[in-house]
Order: sequence, then structure tokens, then C-alpha cells
Amino acid sequence: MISQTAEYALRAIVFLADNPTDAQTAEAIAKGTKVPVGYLAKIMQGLARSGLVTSQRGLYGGFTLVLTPKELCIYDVIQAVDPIVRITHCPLGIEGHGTNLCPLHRGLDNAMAAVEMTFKKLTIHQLLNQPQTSRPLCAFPRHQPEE
Amino acid sequence: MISQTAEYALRAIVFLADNPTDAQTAEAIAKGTKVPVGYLAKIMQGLARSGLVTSQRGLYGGFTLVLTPKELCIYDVIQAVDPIVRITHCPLGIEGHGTNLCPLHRGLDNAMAAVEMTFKKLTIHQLLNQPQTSRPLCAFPRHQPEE
DNA sequence: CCGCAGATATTCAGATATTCACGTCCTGAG
DNA sequence: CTCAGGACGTGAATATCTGAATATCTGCGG
Repeated sequence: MISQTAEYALRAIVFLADNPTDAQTAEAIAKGTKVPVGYLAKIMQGLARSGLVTSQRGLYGGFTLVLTPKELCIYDVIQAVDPIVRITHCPLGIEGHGTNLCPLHRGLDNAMAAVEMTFKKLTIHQLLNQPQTSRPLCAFPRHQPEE
Repeated sequence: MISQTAEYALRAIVFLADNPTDAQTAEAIAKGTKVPVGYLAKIMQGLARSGLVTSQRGLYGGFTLVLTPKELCIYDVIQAVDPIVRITHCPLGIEGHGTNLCPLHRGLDNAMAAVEMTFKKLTIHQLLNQPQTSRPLCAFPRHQPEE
């Protein structure tokens, strides 16, 4: 349902949102989110290309969020790494289904639309400050960046 | 988002619902839904094992729906072929997240719950008799089964 | 110029999609 | 009752795609 890549990307974004003071290196993010370093690097590149984060090479380099957690929703992240693809035309290639889909795919697409809506309404800020649950984040229960 | 397998399974189910008079052979379903025969056979076996369809070997054999289209929802079909797996515990293995997930995965799981709900509310019957769209089904716009 | 850190490329592993061959069971005819 | 053919059942083999790991290159700062 939700790909591993999306999971990782979300963890990384949340990590960045939780440590906004300075740029976080790929290694630091990987450690804090328990994601394989090499793979995370690739994911971060994707996020950078999509404009969600900026990357800085060299000493004291790393990744930084472009938007504030309030402006950033889960949908943006997911769309950046493996996009939710809506059904725009009949997969069977039936002619005449250009504008209006057949009921089957209409229904499926409606479901996808519901997912999109859900993800669009959820911001990173909401994740970090949710009222119901106690813990602020999975891997790091309200710790201070050790330094 | 929705796997190819689920797509195929849904097409097959809809095909059966649209031709309820007698058992449909795998080949017939494959032709009517433009699905590779061999692969569809395997999918149908899965549906049979899940109890959604019954199979009959021999001459005039084939597959038949067990429930009526009104009793069968998309969720059942999808769950039979590649189930939607809900997040029940923190993928990071953080202790103390047994009962209440961290906000991130809580949010993701909520999204999945929304999908589940959407699929559970959509019956095959609704697909075939949707008011908005004109065509009853993709591959076969209100044809009579040629015999 | 040298080391750090991201960028890129290559490779590997696993899952998914697809095909094929053979076995097994059912039906109907003789 | 038997037999032949039709149709599902099962498993293996193949191809393709995605996820993941590794190694090398490029750019930045001191």
C-alpha cells in the first residue's frame, strides 16, 4: 500500500522537521530514522530534485527543509518519491472512455482520490503535535540533538 | 497503488457479475477482460481459495460467483488477492508503541483505514449500475452474451 | 590542496507479472 | 462402465520492476 521508499522519505522529512536548527547529514538522518544510509541518500536526492529539501555539499553540509512543517503535507512527500497515479483513462483502452471512465475504474479512482485527500490534509506539523498520542515521534521521543 | 493483480481480479469479478447465467471458463473471462489467460487462471484460483468464486472442472465448467453482486464489495476482492495491510505496530520497533502508534504511522494508518472504508462501501452491483456514467462496464458496453 | 559530504552509476536481491507444461478431475457419449 | 476430451489445479521457469546496497565521482570549505 505505502511503499518502503515513501516510509523512509516520510521518516526523513519528519526527522528534519524535528531538527530544524541546522543541516542534517544523510548519515545523521539515517541513524535517527533507522534507514539504510545508501538508500536514504538516493531518496534524499529525489526530495531535493522535487524541491522539498535543499542539499549542501562539503563540510557542515547536509539537507534542510525548504518549507515549514505547517506548509508541508504528507501528500507532497509521497508525491515526490512515488506518486499516487490517478486513473485518467480506461486501462483496457476502450474507445469512448476518454472523459468518463467505466464504473469500475471510476470507483477505483474515487478511492484513490480519497487517499489523496487524506494525505493532503495531514501536515508534518500535525504529525509532530498530535493531541491524541503522547510520543512526538517514533525514533526519538522528545530528545535534544546531542552535541 | 492498486496492483495489477487486483485490477485483473476486479475485472474478472465484474465480468462474472455481468454474465451470471452460467459458469465462465478462464479463457472466456480472459478474452472479455483482456487479461493474460495463464495469469488470470492463477488469480482465479486465489479467488476460489478465498471463497469468492466456485470452480467447476470438466466440460461446461468454469467459474461462478458465490455471492450476489450486491453482497460483494471491492474490498473483498482486493483483500483476497493482495490484502491491504494495516499498520499495527511501529515499523521501527520502538518499545512502548504497542498500543498507540507514533503520530506518523498513526496518520498513515488512518489513511489506509480511509481506503478500506471506501472499498468496503463499494459493491460490485454499484459498479454495474452507477447512475453517473453511461457504460455499464469497460470491455463490454451492455452486450448480450453471444451463445 | 585535502577531506568531508552529497551526486551519480553499477550491481544485487527480492517481489511481482507472465508463461508453460503437466496433472487431475468432471462431463457426456457410446 | 469406460473412455476421451474439456477445463481447472499446481508447480516450475522466465521476465520485468522495484527496493536496496555498494562503489566511485564531483563539488564545497578550510
